[in-house]
Formats: sequence, structure tokens, C-alpha cells
Amino acid sequence: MLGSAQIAALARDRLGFETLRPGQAEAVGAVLEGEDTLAVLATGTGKTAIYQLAGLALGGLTVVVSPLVALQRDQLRVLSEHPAGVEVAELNASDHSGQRKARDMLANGRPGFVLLSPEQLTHADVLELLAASRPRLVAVDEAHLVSEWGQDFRPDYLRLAAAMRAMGRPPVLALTATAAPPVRKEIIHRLEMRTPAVVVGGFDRPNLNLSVFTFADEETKARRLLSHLRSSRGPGIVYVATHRHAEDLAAQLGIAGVSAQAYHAGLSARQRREAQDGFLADRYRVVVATIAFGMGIDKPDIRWVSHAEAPGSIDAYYQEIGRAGRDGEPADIELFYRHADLGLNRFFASGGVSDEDLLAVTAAIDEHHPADIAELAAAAHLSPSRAERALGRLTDARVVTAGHRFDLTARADVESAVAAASAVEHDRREVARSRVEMMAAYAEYGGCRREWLLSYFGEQYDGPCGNCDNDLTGRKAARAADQPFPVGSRVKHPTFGPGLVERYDGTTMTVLFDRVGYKQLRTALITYHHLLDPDP
DNA sequence: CGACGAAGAATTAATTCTTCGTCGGTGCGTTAAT
Repeated sequence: MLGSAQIAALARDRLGFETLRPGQAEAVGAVLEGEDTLAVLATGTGKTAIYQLAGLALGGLTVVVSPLVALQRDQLRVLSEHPAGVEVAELNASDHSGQRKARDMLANGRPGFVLLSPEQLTHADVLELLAASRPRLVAVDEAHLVSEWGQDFRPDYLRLAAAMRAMGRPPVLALTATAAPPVRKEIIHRLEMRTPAVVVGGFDRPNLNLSVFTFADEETKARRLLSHLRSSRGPGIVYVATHRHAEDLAAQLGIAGVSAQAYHAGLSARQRREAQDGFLADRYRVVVATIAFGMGIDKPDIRWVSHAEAPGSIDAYYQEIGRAGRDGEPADIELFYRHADLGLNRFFASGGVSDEDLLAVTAAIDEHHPADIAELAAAAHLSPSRAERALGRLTDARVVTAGHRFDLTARADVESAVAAASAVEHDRREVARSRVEMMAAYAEYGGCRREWLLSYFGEQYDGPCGNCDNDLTGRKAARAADQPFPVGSRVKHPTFGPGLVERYDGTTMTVLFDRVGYKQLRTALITYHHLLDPDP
């Protein structure tokens, strides 16, 4: 197998890279050793180059799973830039010539890269072609989406493992910029990665100045935000929670003489492309966007990112602010925070699969087994996507066998199956809600924000960083006099079960419980009632 | 959970207030109509 010197030589000769960034060679090396590899590396590390190098070194076919057609197109361009003697094709519904090329490549067993979405792998003919071509590597780009989108939004992310099995289970390379420890764990679990090599780069972005402005009422917040944006300099992004707010704020900024453009999923494909291209080309200085904006945006000189409303998780927040200052120059990160704004996120977090849906689907399986999704949806009188979500919970609860057709496992009756899946769903909601509460905890934190964020991502950092509002104004987190369990140690709670001590903040401690997610506990009460025990 | 709009009630008859219901974020794909 190739050593790091040979990997560097390959990068130089085939791709024209003079140097490899930290993490790149390590991840490529692990893949070439035949290991499943999870690479969590900051944006700008050149994650495309990792699977490109690994794919070239392995030879044969590399399948790249990529979430957006627009992203596939970008990657296609990057991969084609350095003529490496292999073909590159995207396989999706929007590009028929690309699709022909990809199918032709696969059918004739020619080496190269095929880019596709998880949905493509549900087409039997595509999967057959891929299985017959025996890929040497499957790269899953933006792998945090397995966790973020798999459960509710794009369930085909949860079928990647089965699709890879059908392809003869080549080594898996999962790539992402942002994944806290529980997200890493879920990626590894969902992709059925086997004792993977985990390469984690540093999360710190020292040039980002972190601030939070707290407000009690909406009107004051809106006024301050507007005046703040008017006096901003350089290209920037304002994240908002709804389409409507994006439109309104962009219009207000326009009236105030700021060159701003709204961006959200309600716009036509053409409008979205125009907005994005206009921002990249500096025709618009400001984009007012929902969470739809950002993936694949690699503009180096974004000088600031503001949030008019807090997003639903620290994971999402870190993704969004990470788009600023990629050139390494100072950038300002500002959260306009109002606790009540989190209501929308709590609403999104609380939605999910009802017990009624679980019962309807389970009864349908019991009656028609085995059956596929369409049959079950019809029998349960649910839309296919609702039926599919319910099936996801039943599968997670291990009371239904996964696969193309679904059946109850031998030991499960309808009643106990529904109860088990309902418990899974309950835990999932608890975790989702706890992630929203962590966003509030960050905003309301009194100590070094960088230290707080990095500890969320499992990185040891001792503040003050000197580049966040609290450090600059001399505020300090109250030093916890009492830290009965060391940070990083395992504990067990009578109700919440086992968990990991994350941090202490004044009188509270944060524990990430395996089943119910993040909880903030009063340290004194925990000690007094002996609620936690060390969990060996 | 909370913002907003519609409908209806109340009251210095054209506004203002109250209540109630609805809706809110991410995209792949396919299909049908031009």
C-alpha cells in the first residue's frame, strides 16, 4: 500500500497539488489500507481531493454519493479540471447526457467517478449496474446528512448501507465538515461502517469573532438587526427562519440602500441560481437566506454571518457560521437572539411519527406481510412518505426486518412492535428537542464561546479565546466550585440512563445521554440526591 | 410555540379589538401538461 510520500507524489503528479493539508493524507492512507474511514475535516481542507486521490490510487470505479444535483455539478467540474485519465459522470434526473455517459461507463466497466444522490440507489436498474461494476470505493459526501436528513426528510439516506452491501460492500469513505460525537456515532452506525478509521481535524476557526445580542422583544431586535446590517461592510449572509422573513428583510435592506437578495426554497431554480451567482460575483453584497442556502458555497471573502433567528441546533449553527472568513481574514459572527424564536425549532423538533401511524403501518404489515412501502402505505391509508417514516422507526426498534419488503420479526406481535417503535420515536424527539435547548444554552452562556462550541464538538480548548463577546467584555462563566464527575466521564442516571459529562457552567452541568440527548442538570441537586453514578 | 390573517364583534359607522385557525425548513424524483 502507499505511504504518505507516495500519496503526496500521486497528488502532485496526477492532480498538480504541491502540498496536502493535514488530514488529507491520513484519510487517503486509511482508505488505501482498505479501512472504512470517517473524515471530519474543516471546510477548505479539500474533501473532494480526498476521494479523488483515494479513487485514483485504488483504480476502477468510485461511487460518490452527493446530496444536491447542484453540488454534483460543482464536483464534476472539479474532478474534470485535472485530466487524470479517468472518466467522470453525474447520474441524475436533470442531466440526460450525463446519465447516458454514466450508464455507459458502468456497463462497460470503465474506471472513473460516478456522482449520484442516495435516491438513485433505490432504482433497481442503477443498483444492478453498480453491483455488476464492483466499485472499489463509495464516498459519502456531506455525511452528516445521514443523521440530519435520514430520519425524516430524505429517508433514502438510511438505505445507503443496504445499497453498499448490494455493491459487494467496498470500503466506505464518509466525509463531512461538521459532526459532533453523537453525529459521528450515528453516521458509523447507519452506514454500517466496520471499525472505521476516524480522522478528525480541528474545529476551531480562530478568525471568527463570536457574539450574541440578546433581546426580549421582537421589535427591538428587528430594529437593531436592521441598523447593524446597514452599517455592515463586505459580503455577508443573514440567516432567517422563514421564507417570508427572508423576503421582508431583503426588501427592507433594499430600501435602506443595501444590495441584498433573498434566497429560499420557495424561489424558482432560476431565481436561486441568479441569487447565488450574483452573490459569488459580488453583484449582491448580502444574501438573506433560510437554511436552503450554503451547501457548496465556497466564497472565501464572506466577512460576516448574522442570524436573525437562532437555528435548530449547534450543528446547523456551526455549519452556517463556518461559511464566513474562509480566506483566514477576520470575520464577524453575530447571533440576534430571542429565546422565544426557538419556538419554531421546538415545533420542528417535536414533529414526527404518531402512534396512530405506527399502529396503522404495523397492522398493515401484519395483514399483508411481506409487503413493500407502496403496498403498506395504501393498506394503512397513509402517504408513502409517512408510511416510510413509520417504517423507519419500526426498523430502528428492530421489530421489523429491513429491506425492500417489510415483515415483522419473528418475536414481535403488533402491540409490542408499536410500543417499541413508539419508544424509539419518543427518544428521537427528546434528542431533537435537547439539541434546540443546546442552542439556547450557547446563546445564554456567560463564558468563552469558543471554548463552549469546541467542547460541543468534543474538542478540548481552554479559553478565554479573546475573540468572543464574553471574553472581550470580561464576562466569565461562574467557576463551578463543585464538579463531582470529571468532564468526559461516563455516568448513569436513574431516568435518563447512561451518558457522557460534557461540561459545567456555573451551577449546572451538561450531560449527553445516549437515549435522551443533552440535559442540563443542577449540579447541587445531583450531588444532594445522588442522582448520578459513575458508569464503568 | 408564536406570528399572522380572516372573520366577526364592538362601538364616538370606520376603526379597533378579540378570537380562531393555519402554518412554518431543508430536495431528490416522477409525471403531466405545454
